[in-house]
Amino acid sequence: MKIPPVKGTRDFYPPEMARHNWIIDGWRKASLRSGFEEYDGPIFEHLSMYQLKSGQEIVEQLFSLQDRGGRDLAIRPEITPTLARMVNQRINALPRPIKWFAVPRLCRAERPQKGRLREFFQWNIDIVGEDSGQADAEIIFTTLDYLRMVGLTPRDVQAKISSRRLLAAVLTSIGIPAARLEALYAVLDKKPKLPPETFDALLAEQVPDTYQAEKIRALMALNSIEQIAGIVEPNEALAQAVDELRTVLDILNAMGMGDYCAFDPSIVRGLAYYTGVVFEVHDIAGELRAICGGGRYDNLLRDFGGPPISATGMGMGDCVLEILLEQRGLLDKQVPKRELEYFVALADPQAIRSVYEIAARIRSKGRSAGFSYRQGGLSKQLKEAAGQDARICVIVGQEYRDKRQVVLKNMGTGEQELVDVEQFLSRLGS
RNA sequence: GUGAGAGUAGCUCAGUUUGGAUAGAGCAUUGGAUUGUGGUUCCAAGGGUCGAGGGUUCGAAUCCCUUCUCUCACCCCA
Repeated sequence: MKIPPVKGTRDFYPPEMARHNWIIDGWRKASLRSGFEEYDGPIFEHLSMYQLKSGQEIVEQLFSLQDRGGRDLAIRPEITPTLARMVNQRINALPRPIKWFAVPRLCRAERPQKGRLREFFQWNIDIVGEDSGQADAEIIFTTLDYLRMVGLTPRDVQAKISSRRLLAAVLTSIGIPAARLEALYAVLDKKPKLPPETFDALLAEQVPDTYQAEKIRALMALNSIEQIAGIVEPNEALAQAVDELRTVLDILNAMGMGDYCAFDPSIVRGLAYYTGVVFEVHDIAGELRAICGGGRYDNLLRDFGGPPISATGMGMGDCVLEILLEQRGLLDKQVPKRELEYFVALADPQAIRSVYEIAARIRSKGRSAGFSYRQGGLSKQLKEAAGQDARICVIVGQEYRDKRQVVLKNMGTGEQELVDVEQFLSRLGS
């Protein structure tokens, strides 16, 4: 009986594993060079941890299980609650700011489609305990630093940045009641995906007042925060929100990321826990779903039973990223090829023991070495070596028995040299 | 949960319109040409429940019904 793979999962055969590892290595490098430390938690948690701050729909998209003690558990669909739990547990002992990153494997029982699977990896970076826009700018910088490092340019991707505080301040000042903001956010969030008439119709449902609706349309059309003054009267809350966002954009400019960044008021982000700066990175063509998203969530630690400490972060899944990198031809030329440094070939059937010995001694020097498990001519062995992408073949033949010499054949150039085996091995270093 | 499309070799596909004999090709794999020199080339081999079940028929990959799976889009997107 054949057992199929589970829906929405991937098998990583060696070529896919090489790509995957290259992506994750890049995430780690970008994190570490911006001063983030790696952490991780368990792959399952108490179900109640995800019920705490999430809606019913989201709980239905969890893979949940009961352990033998009857405890309700769930495979993690995100790592931010785990981060909140871990930070809260040691909040008084951790030096701040807390800059942590993780590359968790996550599961969500959603319907799979392009760029979205049921099991995936997600790069997370978070800064806890820093209120200023410097932290938001660091998160966005680190994200863009990675994307730039793998070869994506401002012609490929753009960080669209906005602020929930700013949105709230504008909407409140034109007379939208605070209780209606949440529902309105959902409409604004959809704007880029909808034709203008459809958006207008949805907006009219939420905001029947044509004056207010007109103001909102004007707000959504802005592409610079300076233009906000032209839409609404200044006030304290608005000035603060504008100032915070301007700080973030200024820092990103100073760090050389200005070309990647744009103010975009249609960025709202789905879930309720965002409180301040929010951002998403999209492919310029807009063909794919968001590459990553993040923002400030100042209430989350408190909501998980900790003190009121601010936080800001970002999550980037591997699925959309890999599709984009493949599209741009950035994978094949950058993912390291499989490579075997030495292949020990046998040209003297009586010397098979020397092949084992030499291969083992090369390995003991920290270099990779292989040899053929089959009996066959030298021609066969070289073919096998080529198949394994060996760089150099060490040919053990008659000269070895006579004078302890082997032939080193460079498989790239075809050049050969006859060398003393002890000299060759000592050249390899410790 | 809703809608559309697709299932034939490990992969990419032809064959289905108009039913016909042992279901094909390229790539990949394995062996040989080649017992001290690889990549190229040439020859050969292995590999199939034509997604599954039922029906029509002398005869079904092909027509009909049911079902499963996958993909894409919608909903949602932490």
